[in-house]
Amino acid sequence: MDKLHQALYRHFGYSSFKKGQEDIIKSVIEGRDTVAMLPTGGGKSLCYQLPGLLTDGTVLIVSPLLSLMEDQVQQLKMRGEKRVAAYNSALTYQEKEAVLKQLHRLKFLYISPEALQSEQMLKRLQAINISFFVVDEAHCISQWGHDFRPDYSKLGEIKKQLAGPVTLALTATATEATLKDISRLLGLEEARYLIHSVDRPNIALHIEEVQDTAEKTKRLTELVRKLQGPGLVYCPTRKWAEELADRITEGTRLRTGFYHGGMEAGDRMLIQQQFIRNQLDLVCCTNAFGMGVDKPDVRYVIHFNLPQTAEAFMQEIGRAGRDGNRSISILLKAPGDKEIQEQLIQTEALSRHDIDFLYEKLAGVRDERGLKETLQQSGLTETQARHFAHLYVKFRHLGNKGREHIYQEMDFRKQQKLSKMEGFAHIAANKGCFREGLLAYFNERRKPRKTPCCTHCGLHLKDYEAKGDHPIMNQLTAWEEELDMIFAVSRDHVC
DNA sequence: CGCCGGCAATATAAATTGCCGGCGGTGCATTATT
Repeated sequence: MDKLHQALYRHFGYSSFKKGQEDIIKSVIEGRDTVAMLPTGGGKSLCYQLPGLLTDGTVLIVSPLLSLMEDQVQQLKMRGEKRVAAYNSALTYQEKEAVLKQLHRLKFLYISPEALQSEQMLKRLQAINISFFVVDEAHCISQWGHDFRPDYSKLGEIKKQLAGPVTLALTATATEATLKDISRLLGLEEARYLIHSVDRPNIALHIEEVQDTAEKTKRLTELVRKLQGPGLVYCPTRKWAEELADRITEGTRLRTGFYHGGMEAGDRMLIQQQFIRNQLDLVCCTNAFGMGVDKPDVRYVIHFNLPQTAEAFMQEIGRAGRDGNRSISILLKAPGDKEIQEQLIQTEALSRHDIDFLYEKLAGVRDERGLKETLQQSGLTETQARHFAHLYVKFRHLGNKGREHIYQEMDFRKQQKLSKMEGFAHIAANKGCFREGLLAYFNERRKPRKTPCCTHCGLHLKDYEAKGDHPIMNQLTAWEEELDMIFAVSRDHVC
């Protein structure tokens, strides 16, 4: 047994690596910047945790969600690793101070891209030894960094200011263009790429076309009644998520919840926990649901509408069948599906006219606060204001030329989003193999045909139907899981 | 674009119709005021 395997066994109790893990770990230990793609549930956190334990210094991990950081900190603590903390707005002033004081003693520090912008934090980080700079869910850099969460696009600058530690970008879903974007924004010119297929062969891909929304709703109820759960239904809006959950509750005996970003944090947590513990058969949700939901036995994912991109689609169906067992993705299509998505994209982008108007209002405004206030008073959405502010700060020193840059950048982002959306619509409309189309989008050639593959290659929905009274089965499972959890906890305490 | 809530008009009193305007997804972080 080599050193790495010994360490794996000693620290984590595993005797072998999952596919792809070892190459990633070796790469970062050798000091190479690495961009890695591992399938959902492929054990990404181990890829920086093990090297972290074998190297002096602190691992800095950028994470997109507070709840994700919380989970990771808990898990490490359960394993007996005390030198771990998260730094974000969920902390009180005192807690933040405590983390800053202890920084040099930490093995793992989880942080949001926003919190990483803090001067104070940056200064403290510059004073300690950082072993690895890790960006978890790195597709967020490309997906959110340009407009929604611009601090994601500043990570490259932060990395530079930290004297360029060895960097690891981890994701499960990215096209070649997205990987390039990640490298560019993080400044990883010499990076090694360790890419795993996005394909999930145990998830069958089904598409159904119906006439209109009414028929869709009816069909959805039929499907969830028959299918073996638990399952997820991705909905286009918050309202639809709630509405469909109501309809399903009325029309079936299934225990149904809904989940979206407009809910209280406590309610969101509750639904997620109930789903994980099999106290719910299905959840109707928006794209807010999923990141960090580590449930192995999701049997189906239904899309009530076209998702905005093929990447989003892969991410969302990827929440099914993590246990490797037979699962299904069902896409419900109807004419006019694109309109909601298209409009979301259209209304978010600012026109030349809007930008000129903002420039007029901003004449004479000097400081950061004035900028924010002015934008707030201009009737922009929060996202629009942030996107514009980001570009304005970046280009304002160029005067009128800077304004041209902003026109172009706004338009470019809009066009890119529209074309990604069209791209997926096109793949879904194709009469050939759906999987082949999807994989081609990710620059992959489809592997030898496995049945069942997709609607166009032949598949039987009957194979995915529930047998018997599964709600009772689920309660039993919940019981067993709870027992398992109790044992897992006590085991960890002993070790 | 398509949907929904709010409001006025209708036509005669409780409820429908129709028009207008706004909104729609993703999450960090809120350091200033009742």
